[in-house]
Amino acid sequence: MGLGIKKRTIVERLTAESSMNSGGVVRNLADLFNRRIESPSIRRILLAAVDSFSKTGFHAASTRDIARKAKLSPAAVYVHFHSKEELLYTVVTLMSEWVFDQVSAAARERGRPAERLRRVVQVHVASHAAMRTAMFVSNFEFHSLNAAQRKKILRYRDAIEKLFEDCIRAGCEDGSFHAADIGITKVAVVSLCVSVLNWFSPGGRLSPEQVGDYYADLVLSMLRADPT
Amino acid sequence: MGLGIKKRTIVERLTAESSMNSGGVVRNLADLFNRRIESPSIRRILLAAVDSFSKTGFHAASTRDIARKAKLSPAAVYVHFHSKEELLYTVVTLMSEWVFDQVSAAARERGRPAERLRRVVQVHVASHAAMRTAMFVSNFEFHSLNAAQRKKILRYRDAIEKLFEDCIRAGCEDGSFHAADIGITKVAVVSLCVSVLNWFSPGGRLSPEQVGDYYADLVLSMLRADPT
DNA sequence: GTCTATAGAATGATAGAC
DNA sequence: GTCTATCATTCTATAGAC
Repeated sequence: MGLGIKKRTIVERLTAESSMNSGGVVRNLADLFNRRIESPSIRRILLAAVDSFSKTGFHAASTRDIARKAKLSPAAVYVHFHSKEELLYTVVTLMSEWVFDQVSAAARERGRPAERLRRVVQVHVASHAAMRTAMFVSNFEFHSLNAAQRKKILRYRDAIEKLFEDCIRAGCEDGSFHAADIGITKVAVVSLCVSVLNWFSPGGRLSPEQVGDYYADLVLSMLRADPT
Repeated sequence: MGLGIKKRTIVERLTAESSMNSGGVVRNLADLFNRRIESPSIRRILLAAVDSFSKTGFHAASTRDIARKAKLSPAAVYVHFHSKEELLYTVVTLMSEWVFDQVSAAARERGRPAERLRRVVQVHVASHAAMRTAMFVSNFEFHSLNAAQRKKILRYRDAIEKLFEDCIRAGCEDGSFHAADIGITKVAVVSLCVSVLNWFSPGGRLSPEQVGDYYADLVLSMLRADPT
């Protein structure tokens, strides 16, 4: 026993969303981490990591800084995480799973293609805007993960793209949408939604939900959807 | 003489585009650098910097690596640049100026709002796709610049946004476009164009110009432009 | 699980010869 | 302008006490 047994990663010990103090929508990042991570120290480390990574980028962020923000010594971080890279991987996994769950739930509800695509775009954009800082890290520090980690995260991204594609394809087939090239249109729509990260500000004129609604209008126009 | 005189930066010694071996469109990154930088060593350093910054990000890229790619010793880099940061600033300045010139020329040509916006979107997207690697650095390592540098680069970005806004506003005023909120629509359109950096591949099915055309169609649909 | 102390490696930048 | 050699700093990660 013990020989060759590596310490398990945090990602492997994440709590299933439903089993904790859930009931209702996730209100913010701290709330999301509360639901999925039991240890308060680990939660503090992850919140500090999101803050540092978002402000300076992964490579410029130091584990000393993260430890200080989490009110721990630099060494304490390594009791919970094997490496700085695993810190990033944990953040990106948590956020990718969460966004996938949100969009997936929106896509499951029935309706005409225009109604379904509207919900998918609205939820995707609103999720990115509401969790702007952490989603920023999840998207723009993705390339700092190693190949195996990127591969796992790409499964979530691909699944989300597939949900968009299914809606777009259904609309093109029943004649309610018009797109010359579904593949390019799909990546354009998804990247448009993600690009809300580049300008959204929590103190701004519009709430995440309002921005989501506006983007849904833009996307339906883009597909020249029949007026409903 | 000499007291308090700081070495001039490369950006301050850039050659005006027209005065060198120009005549015709810029073909690629090496061509662009040839037109604006006289010293072959500095050109090699900048090409190496673009390569390193794009592969690992600014902070993870080492000056040793950049020097090696440029076939120089680590110390030689500092004969031409004060710091690693100035290397990045030079790259971002060159690319921001170039894109502004491209879009600006497209916006100067006369025409109805739909024709002008089509050209602006087409050129903006095609420029980003054609110079993907360097534009990637220019956009996604922008936050590693210092405050003064960011401020200077923002002048180009703001000017480009203004060109988009003018086209959109003109179309809304003559009734050929429909947008509920010009401000949000503008940032959505510009960030859609930039987001081509996230998926475009030089070896792919479509050329930069073809992607530009497709995006122009998408944007005009988005604005529910009258069929021309 | 948390701490203090530090090992070990890499980095940005400089000094000074040619 | 380019080189070799190196300084001074910073960083990730670990050792070992409690």
